[in-house]
Amino acid sequence: MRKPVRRRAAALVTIDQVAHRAGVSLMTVSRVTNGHECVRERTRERVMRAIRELNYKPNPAARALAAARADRIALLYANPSAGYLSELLLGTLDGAGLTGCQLVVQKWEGADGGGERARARARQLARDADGVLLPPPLCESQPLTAALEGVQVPCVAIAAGLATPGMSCVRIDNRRAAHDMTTHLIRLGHRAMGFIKGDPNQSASAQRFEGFRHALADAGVPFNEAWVAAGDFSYRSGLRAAEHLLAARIRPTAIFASNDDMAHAVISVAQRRRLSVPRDLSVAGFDDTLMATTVFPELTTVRQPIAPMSQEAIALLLEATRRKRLNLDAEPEDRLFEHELIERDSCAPPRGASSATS
Amino acid sequence: MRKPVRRRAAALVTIDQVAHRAGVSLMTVSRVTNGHECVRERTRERVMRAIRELNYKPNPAARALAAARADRIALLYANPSAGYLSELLLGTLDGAGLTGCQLVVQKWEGADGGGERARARARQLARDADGVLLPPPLCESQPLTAALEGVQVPCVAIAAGLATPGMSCVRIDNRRAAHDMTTHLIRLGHRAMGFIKGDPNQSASAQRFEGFRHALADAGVPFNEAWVAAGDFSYRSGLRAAEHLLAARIRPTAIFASNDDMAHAVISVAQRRRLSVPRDLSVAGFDDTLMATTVFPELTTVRQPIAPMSQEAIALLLEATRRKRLNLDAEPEDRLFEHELIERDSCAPPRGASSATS
DNA sequence: CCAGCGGATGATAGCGCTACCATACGCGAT
DNA sequence: ATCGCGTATGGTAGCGCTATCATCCGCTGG
Repeated sequence: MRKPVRRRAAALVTIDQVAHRAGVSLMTVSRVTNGHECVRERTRERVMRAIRELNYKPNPAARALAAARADRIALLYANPSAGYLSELLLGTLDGAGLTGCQLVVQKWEGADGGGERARARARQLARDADGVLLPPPLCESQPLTAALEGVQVPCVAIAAGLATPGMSCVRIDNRRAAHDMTTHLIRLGHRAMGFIKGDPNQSASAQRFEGFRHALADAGVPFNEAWVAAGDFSYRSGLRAAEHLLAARIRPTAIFASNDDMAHAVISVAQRRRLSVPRDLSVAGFDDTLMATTVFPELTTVRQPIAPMSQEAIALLLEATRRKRLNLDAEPEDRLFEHELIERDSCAPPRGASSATS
Repeated sequence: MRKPVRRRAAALVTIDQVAHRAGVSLMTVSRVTNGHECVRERTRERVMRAIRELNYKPNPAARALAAARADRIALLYANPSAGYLSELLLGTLDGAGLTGCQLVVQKWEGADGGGERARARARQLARDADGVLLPPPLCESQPLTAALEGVQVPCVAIAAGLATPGMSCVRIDNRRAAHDMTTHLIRLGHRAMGFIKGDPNQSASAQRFEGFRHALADAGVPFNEAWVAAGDFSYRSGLRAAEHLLAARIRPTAIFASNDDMAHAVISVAQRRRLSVPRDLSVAGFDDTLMATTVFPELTTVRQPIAPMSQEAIALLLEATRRKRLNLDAEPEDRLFEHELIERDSCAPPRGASSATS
């Protein structure tokens, strides 16, 4: 006969400890952590309290083993600015690590391939992952969302401009963020302000432009159509837009670009024209990607808290997949996060103006 | 009494099937897959064959559960070009997914913080991860490698210029790659060729420059010191270098930049000077990051197979951690991968030259 | 010839959790 | 009262693997 052996240092809290503390069986605890329904409200609360008190975290490996299934979520991307993609990757990776789920990253190309191809890909995706994270511009691609809906994969849109109907969404208030940045520029003393729009197919673009216009109106600063240029979030489009803006008869003293890539382009063009940033021209961006601190001067921009947003998106997705497994229907959520104005070196009061700080 | 219940569809190959086929106990199989030493060579081979024949893949969840430890590897980065970082992230994520290990990504800043701070961070890192992946420029940062050595964490350098002594390394032959690209440009008919160097602190820079010079020499094309500009892999440095090169009395007809970021900068400067790429100036990059296809015209560049390289690096790291656990010493490996010349639109024969294709 | 030893292999008990079934407990219908 | 039925909870057998110990075997030295 052999005496039993403890294999673990028992450092971690396990499900039976929680069960014991809550005075229930470990199955009940399992049901609670998995969101099963057949648990009385009072019991559930007792268990939840025990979980909190012991700071219990289910062991993902054990879960995966017992349930023969790991939580796998896919992050789709398309046509990304490298800066934005790495930001997103970093954020979701973090969030995935925290929840112990696995992240599968895939490029999604060919919303053009016709509905059939999209549907085939979506079917494959449904096999590979339990849920899908959709950053822009994918969250607003009709063929994709339709195909995904077709195969019943839960989705969460991340950083969309507006909540997509029928899909959970994690985002900031783009309109207000643009409003804040514009107001900041006005406070610095700017009156002649240029704006570069984003991709017209993304709702965030319109939101940001609206925020800009309203801030102008709110401050009584005249709006000049000639100082608005079209763009599509790409560096290249920013180049064109900046040339257009800086060739105007009366040049704006500040340019607010709808993302960092285009702001970068503005700086390039300005420097080529021997304009000093920020002395002769202030430049503001949006997103606070890695690039914002790579360029010189470093970009004043709006920061989206991508990491917390990703975490929330993942949590939402996990919740949705769970509900789906139990055949409960989930109604979409729309979570708003706070943006942050990051002041760096690319913005200053206009030449000869005394800054009018409030 | 209750009759036993099969819980799994038994779709996957498990360790006992392998054991049965090899005619050994499942423990022996486990020993083989974990690289333990006390297995006779003949037995090991029998087991390996069974593994191959059944295409057995150990279940990472079960492993993690039984061994009370998941394979966690850290990817450190610093001061990255966004393009390069996302490329790396995508590659390692892929590799990690394949081996079922977890990826922890951390920014490493402050090799400047003095040795003590670095050592403290390294200690923390040793707790968080079993091994560390070191992309450039970190793999050549003395304080870091020393600190890591101090806490005995296995490391693998990825995409370094030269093998770091005492550390495994996965890379391409930078010298040969640069040689190939230069030869390609010469074949197109270029004789006046500019070069932008990379960060002098990274061995890849010297390698690439050497490849450039030797290709010139091999083809009997004269080397002109005036057409070489310093850079540090950043877009900004590329801008400066390009201005310098394009302001020369006799302009080069082609510029080979040591990475894509700087090549991008060359294109920007060229366009600002009303030079058409590739008609008036050919531009070549290195790395084939996302950016290469984002700019216009798309970049002719050298592709490092980052994804396979990352996989190999992870495999090497996992092997090293295993050996470390068993107190075996591992000798560093140096794995070379094949690069690939990617021809896109930024290079063409020089004006008025009849291309001399071999 | 046998004790003693070390290397190779096997048997078994977990690892922490969930799937599956069993059980307990109302509560309205008969 | 009895039965049936549905809801809340418990018991237990795995999930696929590794740690630990037991066993077996061939060899050396006394």
